[in-house]
Amino acid sequence: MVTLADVARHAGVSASTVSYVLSGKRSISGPTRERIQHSIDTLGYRPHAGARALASSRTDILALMMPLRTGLYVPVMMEIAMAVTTTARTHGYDVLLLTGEEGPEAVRRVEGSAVADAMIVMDVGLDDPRIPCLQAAQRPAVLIGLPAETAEAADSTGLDCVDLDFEAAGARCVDHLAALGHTRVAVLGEPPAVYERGTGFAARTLTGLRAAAAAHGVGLLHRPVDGTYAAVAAAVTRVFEERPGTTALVVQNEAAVEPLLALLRHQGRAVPEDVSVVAICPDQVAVHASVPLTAVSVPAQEMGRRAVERLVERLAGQAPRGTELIAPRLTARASTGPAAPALPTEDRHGRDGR
Amino acid sequence: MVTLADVARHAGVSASTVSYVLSGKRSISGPTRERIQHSIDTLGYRPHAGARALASSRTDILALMMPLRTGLYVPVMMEIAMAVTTTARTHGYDVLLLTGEEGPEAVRRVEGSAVADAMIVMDVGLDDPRIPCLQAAQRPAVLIGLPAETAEAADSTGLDCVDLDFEAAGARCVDHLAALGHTRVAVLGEPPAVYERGTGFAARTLTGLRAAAAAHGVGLLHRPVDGTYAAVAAAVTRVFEERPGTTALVVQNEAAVEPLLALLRHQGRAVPEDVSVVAICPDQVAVHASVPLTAVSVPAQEMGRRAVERLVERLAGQAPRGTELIAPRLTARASTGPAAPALPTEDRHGRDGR
DNA sequence: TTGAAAGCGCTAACAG
DNA sequence: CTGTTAGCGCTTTCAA
Repeated sequence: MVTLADVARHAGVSASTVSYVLSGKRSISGPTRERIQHSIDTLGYRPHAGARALASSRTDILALMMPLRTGLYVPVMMEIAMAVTTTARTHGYDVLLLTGEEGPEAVRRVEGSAVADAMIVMDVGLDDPRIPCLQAAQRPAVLIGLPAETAEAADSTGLDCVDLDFEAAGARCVDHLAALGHTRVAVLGEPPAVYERGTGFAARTLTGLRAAAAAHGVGLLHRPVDGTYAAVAAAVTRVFEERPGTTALVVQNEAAVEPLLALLRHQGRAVPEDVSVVAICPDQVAVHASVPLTAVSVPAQEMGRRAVERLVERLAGQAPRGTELIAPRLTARASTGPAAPALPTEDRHGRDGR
Repeated sequence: MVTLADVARHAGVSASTVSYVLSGKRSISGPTRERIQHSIDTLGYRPHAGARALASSRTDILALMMPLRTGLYVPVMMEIAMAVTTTARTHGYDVLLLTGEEGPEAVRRVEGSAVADAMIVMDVGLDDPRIPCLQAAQRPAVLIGLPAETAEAADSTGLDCVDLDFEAAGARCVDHLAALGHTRVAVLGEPPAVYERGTGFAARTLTGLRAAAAAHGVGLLHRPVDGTYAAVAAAVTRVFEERPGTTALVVQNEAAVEPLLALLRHQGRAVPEDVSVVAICPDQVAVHASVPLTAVSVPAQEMGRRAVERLVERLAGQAPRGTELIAPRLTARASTGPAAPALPTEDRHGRDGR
């Protein structure tokens, strides 16, 4: 193994000089720096991560706590994880992947054993047992998601948060539909488990949806659904029975998107002529759906990237702690159109829905 | 920060004794060990990862290289990743997540900077640039997947591999269908990009499918498809035009599963009465599909687990290097049945396919 | 602009 | 069964 001492010897300088050309923490004369750089290259030197961590008490590692609980849409998690690792690398950090199963213990381990310089925590619930540990920890942490139902409450926890502004996202959906003349809207939400767990984003979306509905005089129905065909079918059927005049749907449940479109097609309800659909989902899902969906995109990449950037800022100097909400962006595609009266019943079956 | 020296002082012993109760590498008297353990607990001591890595040249970290290339089904990757981290933890290892984008450079970094003790490499292609680095590396590595089209060729690379026996998996599908009397089978495969990249598993599956088809006198058609409704519709339509007598489909493409079922329903082809469907996919996909699918399961968890276990064995002592193929398991569900003659054409549209 | 030297916290001979 | 001690490879004062 090539050590810093080897490089120093090869270049005819002291170890500290080599260390300083690597860190750039003091000025080195041109010739010396070149000679050293040359030695580094020819010897193929790489600093030993452990030794560096011990001497500098920095690991250049970020921990990513990613629980995979029921009802979560895996591809979004993955997209965030990838954005995190990619962004981390551009800042010279590696990413340690921790599953949620270890819970608070993982937080203590990272802290106590100095395994990572900072942590990113995903899927935080209201009464998440990791939160106290995080607050007690010396290392910076940023949550992806809010541990509370409002941004103000989140700020009061003293934690650092990054998330989509789901409240505004919900409002944008209703705004869009109201502008098209829809007055009766149904919401197909996340699976019940997600709401029960107290994961803030679902509740915040609902708040935004309801506020906008009230403002526009729109009637709103909300049904949590599991992402299966059967569950979607049951919910949608019930919605149209209870409110036959429903002309628009908002879906916040990636797994339910395709089942929903298949069902509407099967029922002979054309999208968007008979019913408009707005989704809250990643752009990729919206674009590749069997009907390109008007949607507020969940900016998974941006969330992962921002989380890392904030952590890097905090590690560098005194970045302010607080909650950062990403403004929602609604893109109109083929799934929404002007409100139309409900179809006559006899025309509703056996139609070609494509 | 609490150090080993602090614990030693508190317990009235030397540092090495504390170190040895932690590692268990030499016998300690009952009373002493208890006194030390007590000090550890009351002081809340945790060994410093960096210091330990420096002194022992072991990091207790496994690197996981997980490229996310086009055409890959994300949930499977994620399931493997989770199995890897979970299994790793039970053996005392943490997992460093590396994206494929860094390619061979990441391998060199792990190696040179002693960032991890070993690596797990996913989605390996035939001419993967990481392979030479891996072979040159001093640290053990295991690939999830084969870097070649046959297990023998993979073994000759001197690398350690874990994978599903896709060749046998393909054969099992045809065996099952042949036993039900099907003689004309079509295969909907992975996206073209996957085949072009030389990812071995798709080719190996095809080999197995063809061999079994030849053995049973079954006619086989193979079509790579992208996981979109349009692509699936085009492929299936063509299949039935070219081979009207086709009574069974094999799908090896998770993203195509639901589009396929929706399409068949829409075309009025009942599953399994008119057409049988066998999938090669994770159990979860098969079980939750709108028609529960007869399938050879892709044992994502087992693959991740075995990869870690082999690495741990290799790190411990002299475990043999080689290729480990997991035997496929086919589970019969609701999507396959006896072969039936093709439907009369006039009866094929507007039916309720559910 | 460079060097010398003292650790960082832990492990593992070596000695008793 | 336990203690002493010499590093592991790097960073960072302190001196020049």
